[in-house]
Amino acid sequence: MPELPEVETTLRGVRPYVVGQVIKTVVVRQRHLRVPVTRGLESRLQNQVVRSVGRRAKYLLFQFDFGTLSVHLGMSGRLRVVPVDLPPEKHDHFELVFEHGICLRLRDPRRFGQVLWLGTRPLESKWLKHLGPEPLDPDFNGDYLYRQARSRKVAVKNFIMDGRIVVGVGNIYASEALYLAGIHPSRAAGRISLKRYHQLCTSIEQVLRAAIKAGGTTLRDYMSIDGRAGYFEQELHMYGREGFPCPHCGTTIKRRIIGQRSTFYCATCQR
DNA sequence: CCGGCCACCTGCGGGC
DNA sequence: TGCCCGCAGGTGGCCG
Repeated sequence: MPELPEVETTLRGVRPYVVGQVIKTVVVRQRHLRVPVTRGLESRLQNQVVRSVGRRAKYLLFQFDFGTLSVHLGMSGRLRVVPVDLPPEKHDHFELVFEHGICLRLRDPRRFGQVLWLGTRPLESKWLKHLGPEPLDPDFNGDYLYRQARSRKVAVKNFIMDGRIVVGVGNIYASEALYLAGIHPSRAAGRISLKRYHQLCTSIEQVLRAAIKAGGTTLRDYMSIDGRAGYFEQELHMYGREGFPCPHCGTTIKRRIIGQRSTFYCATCQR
């Protein structure tokens, strides 16, 4: 579900409600997410203060005095701020209940999410240590991508979706960025020029910034934190548009499976 | 090291 | 109506 813009939207929505607040209780209704929820969170977090909320890749990081809790939304997770007396519904697996009467509730029908205690050095944990640069950071640039791509035979779409190369480019924005850069998604990563990698970098930044500004993309079940829908879906050029004309040249948009995921592209504009 | 594939899980829409 | 199929935004792990 959520790609980076949705996670960023969630982060910004949640932050003002939880930073500086004291946890009264932790509720785990379903421990069996893709990775089992860390045991003992209930006692570890009771009476603790959320000092800050951040993000690394698509992992939300809640910092406490003695460590960091990470929450990953997987494919179908949503994190919402609700009044403590709002009854939980099906798939409401986890929540932080605060003393000031609100609660941070995780709903995740497919249970691909994660709720993990990462200790005092979260960036060195097995979940975060291998991750590449953030796509909106200055050290992510065309030179870097080009260097990483040397002698790589993977399709460029798989390449930019590999978190060891760069984080935060999910299935929707991979198709969008490659369209904006005019690069065919199945082209081998090692057979793209430096110049085109500069363009791809710019396109990735551009599409992610625009999506964050719009509050993320809404497909089926994503709503931003206060319940309003994201508005980026109407700005998608390729994703989910098989059979429609390319907005640039009119060629019929194609869909094919690359890396086991649906991929949308214009065979005329993308080479 | 690299590329390819699988698994984890529920829900929804379309076709018959 | 109801069943079956294919589809869905992520990512760690395994195999050759």
